[in-house]
Amino acid sequence: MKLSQKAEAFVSHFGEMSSRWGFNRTVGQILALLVVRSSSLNADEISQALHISRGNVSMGLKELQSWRLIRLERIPGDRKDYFTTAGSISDMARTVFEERRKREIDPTLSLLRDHLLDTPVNEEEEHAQQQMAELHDLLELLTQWGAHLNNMSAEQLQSLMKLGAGVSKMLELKDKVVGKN
Amino acid sequence: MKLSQKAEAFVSHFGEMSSRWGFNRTVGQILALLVVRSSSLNADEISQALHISRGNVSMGLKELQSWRLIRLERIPGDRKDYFTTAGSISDMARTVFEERRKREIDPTLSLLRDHLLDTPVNEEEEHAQQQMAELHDLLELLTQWGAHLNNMSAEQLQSLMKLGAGVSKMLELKDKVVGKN
DNA sequence: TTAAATTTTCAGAAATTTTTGAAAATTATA
DNA sequence: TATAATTTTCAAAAATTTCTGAAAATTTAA
Repeated sequence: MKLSQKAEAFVSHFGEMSSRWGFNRTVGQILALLVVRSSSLNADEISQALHISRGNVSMGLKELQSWRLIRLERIPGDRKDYFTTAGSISDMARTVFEERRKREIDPTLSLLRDHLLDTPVNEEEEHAQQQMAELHDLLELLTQWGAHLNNMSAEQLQSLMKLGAGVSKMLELKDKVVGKN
Repeated sequence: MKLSQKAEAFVSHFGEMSSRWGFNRTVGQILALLVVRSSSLNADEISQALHISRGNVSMGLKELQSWRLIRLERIPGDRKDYFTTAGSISDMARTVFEERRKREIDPTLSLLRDHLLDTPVNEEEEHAQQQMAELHDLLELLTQWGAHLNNMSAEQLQSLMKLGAGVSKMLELKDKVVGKN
C-alpha cells in the first residue's frame, strides 16, 4: 500500500483541513484515502498507508460510519472488513451537509425556540429576544434552503446555477406579475 | 455587568457550540455577549461578565475583529475601547460565510486546481483525478451559489425561499421553453 | 514631556483532544 | 467446541489548544 506523490499530498491536505471541517486529522486522512483509492481497503492497509496505529484507524472508521460517509464491504474468502466511500462525491457532500446541520444548527435552533417562548421583562431582555428571533429566523431560512437544495438533482442544481444572477431578475418579474407577496 | 438568566444561557450555549463553528469557547462567548447586549462593552466588562482573564479577552476581541464580526467604538471622555457587533445578525452571517469560505474552501480549491493540471500516468491516478475533478466542480458550484445568495437582499432571499419547491418546477418550465441548457 | 490608564504580548500552566498499544471482546474457521 | 484472526476498547502518553497573569508596549491626558 504505497501512495503516489499526488495521493499523498491530497490526503495530507485533507488531514490539515479536517479540523476546520469538523473532524480530526486522522478521520480526515482516512476519508481522503478512501476517496482517492479506487478499491476498498482494510484497516491494516489504512494503518500502514497513513502511519497511524491500528486502534486509531478503528476509531476513525467508526466515526466515519457514524457520519454515514463510508460503508463496510466483505470480500469472499477474506476475514477482514473492507471499507469504501458511501457513494459519489456529491452524495457525500449531501450527507456532510445534513450531518453538520444536525450537529451545528439544530441544537441552537432548539435553544432559541425555547427562549423565544418567554416574555421579556425589561428593555435589555427585549433587545436580547429581538436578536435571538432574528438569528432563529435566519437559521430556519438557511436550513430550509439547504433541505431544498439537497433534494434537487445535480442537474437541477447546475441548471439553477447557470441561471445565476438571473434568479434575482426572475424574482422581480414574478413579483411584478403575481404582486409583491 | 450582570447577565440575566437567559443571556447567561445563550452565551454559554454559544460557548459550547463555538468549536463546531470554527472558533474557541471564549471567542464564541464574547460574540454571543455582544450580540445579546444592546450597548457596547469594554474589555473589563467582558472579562467580568464571562469570568475570563483580561488577556484572553484581548485575544478574543482581536480574533473577532479579524473575522470582521465586531467593531471598536470610542466613547467621548472615556479612554477605554468599546466593542459592538458589526451590523445585524444577517450582516454577520454573511461575513461568517465569506470568511469560512476563505478558510475552509479556498485552500482546497487551490490544491485541487494544481493537481488537475497534471496528467495521470496510470489507472489509479486516473481515478484519483476523476474524484478530485468532481470535488473541485462541486466546491466551485457551492462557492458560486454562496456568492449569489450573499449578494441577494434579505427580502429577495425570503422571496426565493417562499418559492420553495416551486423552484424546481420553474426550472423544468424554463428547460421546456428555452430547451435543455 | 511625564505619568497614569489601557491594551497587547507571550511564557508557562491548565485543559482538552488525539494517539498509541496492549488487553479484552468479538467473529470466523477448522 | 477450541483456536486463530480480527476488531474494539480504553488507560495512559503525547500533542495540541486554550487560558492566565504579569511584564512590556502603547495610548491618552495632564
